[in-house]
Amino acid sequence: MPKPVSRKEATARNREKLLESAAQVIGKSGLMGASLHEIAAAAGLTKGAVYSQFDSKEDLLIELLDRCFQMGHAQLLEVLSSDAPMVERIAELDAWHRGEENTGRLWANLELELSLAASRQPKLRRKLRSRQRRSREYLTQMFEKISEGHNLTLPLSPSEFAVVLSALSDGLLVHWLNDSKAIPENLFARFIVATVLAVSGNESSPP
Amino acid sequence: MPKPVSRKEATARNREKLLESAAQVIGKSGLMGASLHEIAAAAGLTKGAVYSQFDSKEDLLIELLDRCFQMGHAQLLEVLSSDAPMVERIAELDAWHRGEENTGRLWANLELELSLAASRQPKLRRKLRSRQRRSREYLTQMFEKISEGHNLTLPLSPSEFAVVLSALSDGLLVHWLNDSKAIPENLFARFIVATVLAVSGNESSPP
DNA sequence: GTATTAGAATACTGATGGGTATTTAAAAGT
DNA sequence: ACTTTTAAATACCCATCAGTATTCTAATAC
Repeated sequence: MPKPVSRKEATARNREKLLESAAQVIGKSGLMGASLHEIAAAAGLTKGAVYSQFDSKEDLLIELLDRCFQMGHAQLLEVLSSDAPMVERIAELDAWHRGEENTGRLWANLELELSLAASRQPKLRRKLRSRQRRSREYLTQMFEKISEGHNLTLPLSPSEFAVVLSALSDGLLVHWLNDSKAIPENLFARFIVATVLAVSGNESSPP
Repeated sequence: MPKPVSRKEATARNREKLLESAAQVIGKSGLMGASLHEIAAAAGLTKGAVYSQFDSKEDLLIELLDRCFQMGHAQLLEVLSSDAPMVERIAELDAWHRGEENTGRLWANLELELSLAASRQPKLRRKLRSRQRRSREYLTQMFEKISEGHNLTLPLSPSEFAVVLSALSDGLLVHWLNDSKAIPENLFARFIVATVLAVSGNESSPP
């Protein structure tokens, strides 16, 4: 691979590396437990690099949160925009988090850690709110489509279902984090099938 | 009120005060953000009192977690053991967390904070696991009763419903913490009605 | 080729916080 | 009354960490 020559490329790469290792380290050691030294070291750099790229630790966190939830949102979009059997797509989404004990656990931890931190840091909070609202918005639209398409009155309004689903997803993460055996395989997907899709008619092609 | 005279009473009171203020301070400032000094000061005591009552900060946390989830469990029991209309009981449970911005928010924060900390501290983790399992156990029994009593096949097994409910409860907390307006009033209760009780026949007396 | 400059390393500071050692004070035991 | 015991206060220690000031280095500009 061509090593970066230009200065711009190099600094951009460093910024990237810092954000990545921040995600790693925070996922492992927690938000307050992760020192800038540790983060920088994990990226093969020093604290100097951090302060050359970000104004403060909080600034780093804000950008990290942005990316973290952006990724979640992107996954959601992928699911919603696909024409493939919804059930399978959701199962995929569900399975992603448990990716081989490493990535999944780290991201789950990171997401919760950031959520919690946001409840105390106004800047983070605003970012988080807008991201989550956008995700719920998309979910709402999906449920609207479903309910309109089938001319059904769902037991909860589309926007309410959106809240329930995103909350359930996060809640399962919390529990899974400390007791992964307690969450049955594919529970999230099967729950959706049972409550939403079942009501609105089975979308998967019959055998 | 009769001031405590005996030494035993006095120390017991202090221990109590420390645990209470720990809940307060941690709910406000976060787990790592809450110093022992701050906690002790909030109880009108000093760090010396803390180390006289607990071996370490972690020990204090373990006992706090124990009480925190014990309280949750007690509430759950109260709901389950009551013969009153289930729906109303659940609504009460749902409403408790939002008690006037103060208590509710603090306890929600504390619960999540402890969950997250548990994912990194084995001792805490064990405690948390056993408590949560017990709660799920009770929920499972409730669903078993419902499904047996009505001779219905629920879309998910009783134990799966138990997981979904406790996860949803926690997930709603996470979202509510950062965007309280986004969680519609009584959503939790209405969700249960829509998915579980509706299926198993309306338990509230008809008008 | 030299000067400039910006990104990153190094060295340092100040404050904080968990934990410990020591002291104080007062209740309990005799 | 006195001694003993123990909870809690005080004072101290040391490690850590965010943030800063300075130095170094190498790519860009001239």
